[in-house]
Amino acid sequence: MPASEGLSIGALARRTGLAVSAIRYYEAQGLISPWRNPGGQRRYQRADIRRLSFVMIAQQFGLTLPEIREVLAGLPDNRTPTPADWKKISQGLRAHLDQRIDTLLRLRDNLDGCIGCGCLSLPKCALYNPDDRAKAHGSGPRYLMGDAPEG
Amino acid sequence: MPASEGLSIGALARRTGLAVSAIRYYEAQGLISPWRNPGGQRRYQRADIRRLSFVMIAQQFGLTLPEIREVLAGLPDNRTPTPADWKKISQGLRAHLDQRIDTLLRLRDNLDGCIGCGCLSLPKCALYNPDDRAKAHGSGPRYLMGDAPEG
DNA sequence: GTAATTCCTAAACCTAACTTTAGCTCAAGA
DNA sequence: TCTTGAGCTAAAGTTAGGTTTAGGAATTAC
Repeated sequence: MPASEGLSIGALARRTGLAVSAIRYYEAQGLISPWRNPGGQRRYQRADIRRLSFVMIAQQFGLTLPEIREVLAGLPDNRTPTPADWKKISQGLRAHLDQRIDTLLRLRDNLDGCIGCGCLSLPKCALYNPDDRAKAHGSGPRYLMGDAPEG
Repeated sequence: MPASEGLSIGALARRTGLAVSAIRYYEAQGLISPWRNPGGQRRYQRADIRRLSFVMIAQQFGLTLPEIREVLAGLPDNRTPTPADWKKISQGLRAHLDQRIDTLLRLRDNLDGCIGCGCLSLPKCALYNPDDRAKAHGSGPRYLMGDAPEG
């Protein structure tokens, strides 16, 4: 057993499948907060395995790290989260997922319209919808189509 | 009217809503190929408006630029694409969209299972599925969970 | 007790998809 | 004609989400 109780970062990495560097990065982003042993090394609780697992799932669902941090803020910080706590924030994830699915379904309908007429007429297409944040990355403002009537 | 026929890059930018810099970038990525006027400036065809619109839509659907280039390769290069040509490649897009939607629906089912038991037990969750490439970016191997049984 | 691991920090590097900047040329209007 | 607005290229900067590297310090294994 280790000098001070708790998991080392390497052990946590093995348990979650994450790289050690990724775990440190998540800490820098405020997603996880280990304590330090007398020698200055990070020590984690067993509950942190679940916490990081949650992070990975949320990422699959397309949430950004800041968004995930928000969701995790719904957990109690004065005690180890219970299954009920996890259930609660997982339901928030579910809502997020539903929204993404709805968006894609709407895009699909719109695309069908475009395919139907063969004209690829943009104003009918989904791009007008400013709520569609399916666009993951890329920096700067890419304001979505003013018009492209093909004159 | 311009010295040599065709749209200037600025005009194309106005018609599509894209930034001039983005259009040049797409050219560097092989998504569009203007010709040059005697002064060395880019000139575009009207059909290029539609081409760029297609690029924007495909991006909304989550395709990367290399993937979009592949799809666009399905257009004829010896003549201006007809509505039928666009329809054909749009249907490829539709298949791609369907796949993304299926993936998310599957994720949702899995999440429901996790919420149901409240345990957030990872092996039951979606992350085991190596086909889920919903994960857009980030470099290097982030091998998805070996195990996290919370022992 | 010492060698081999593991961990630490800070800073640099990576990819995708662009934007910004610098310095210069082309084109269009009065 | 001359000025101003577009355009050109090449290179550097940006964001997200990490990884890699460098140079030490703490732990663990023998």
